[in-house]
Amino acid sequence: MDRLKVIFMGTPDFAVPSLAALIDKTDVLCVVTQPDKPRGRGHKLQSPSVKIFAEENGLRVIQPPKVKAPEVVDELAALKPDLIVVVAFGQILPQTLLDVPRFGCINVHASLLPKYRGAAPIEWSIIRGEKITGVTTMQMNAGLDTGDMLLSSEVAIGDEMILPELRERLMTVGADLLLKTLYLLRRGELQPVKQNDALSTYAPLLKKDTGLIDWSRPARELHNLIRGLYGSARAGKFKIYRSRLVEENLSLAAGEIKIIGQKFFVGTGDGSLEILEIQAPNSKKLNAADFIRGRKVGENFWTNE
RNA sequence: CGCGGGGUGGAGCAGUCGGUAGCUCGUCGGGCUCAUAACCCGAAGGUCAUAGGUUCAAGUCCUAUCCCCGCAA
Repeated sequence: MDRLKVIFMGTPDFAVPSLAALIDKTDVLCVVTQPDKPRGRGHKLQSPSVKIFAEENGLRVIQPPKVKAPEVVDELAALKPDLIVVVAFGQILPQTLLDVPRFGCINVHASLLPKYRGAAPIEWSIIRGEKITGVTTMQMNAGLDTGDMLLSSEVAIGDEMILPELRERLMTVGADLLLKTLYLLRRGELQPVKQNDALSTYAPLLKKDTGLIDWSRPARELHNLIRGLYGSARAGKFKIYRSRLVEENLSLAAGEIKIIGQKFFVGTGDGSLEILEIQAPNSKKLNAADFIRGRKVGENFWTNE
């Protein structure tokens, strides 16, 4: 069999393993990714991970601000792809583009659909305390992650698993599942399954205040929030990266801090948390022992400084 | 030319109006204690990012360079 002719669309790190897999098993005609944007310190333009990887592999890259623009659709159609694969691309594809490839468009989504449709499924699955998540491939339609499901693969979320770990795992699993999906596609053995909309949930884009820590919430809930955001959870001016649930009863009021030896404990609405990694403004992330050293951690800590 | 913080013994920090460096922890040695998230005694360890400059004298002021980091996107 001839190799499939594929157009790949994706942007961040998460999409790279899938692209790598496609390079290995198909003919990648072109890679579509988001435009470079001025990020980071200073002013500097920063290229998406997918662009960097694609160029390293000698692939043609285009970065349309809007793929839905007719001229972009025409340009892609002219390549006569058999399939378009979309992984964390960040733009909505118009129906005119979905109709271009003879096998349509396949998306790799980091959740077990129909749960956690949307932009931030990995984060939300941890924040919500899920024990199991996974990756699903689907035949894209015009809706937001509403296409028919093709294959899925489960991944367990450990109690202490943090966002980067889960993301890493899912991107690898996603790439494998993509290849499996293409294999069955070629053999005509895929059996698309409609999503049960009644069971669907959404994983909306994370907002600024999603990570605000309210110490009156239960320790378990805060722990999940901290794990799921890894760095975007904030208490006062501090970012909290890692925590641990404390079994013993330390009798701390919500937000009250207790330093024992080199350990950093905080009370919550229900139970206590040990802070393992924390970051002060203008400073880098530190483990609790380093953080406490040379710093007065005491009364009104969260609100002062 | 987006805004801002910082580079001081292994780690995290302090160092006021310039006068040759200090704290906490760690490390090593010794001691005390039924015990400890405890304590006591002692020791090692710093060209204060780099290069110039001002000065009787600079970590501390000036200039340039390198590196790191936070915010905002």
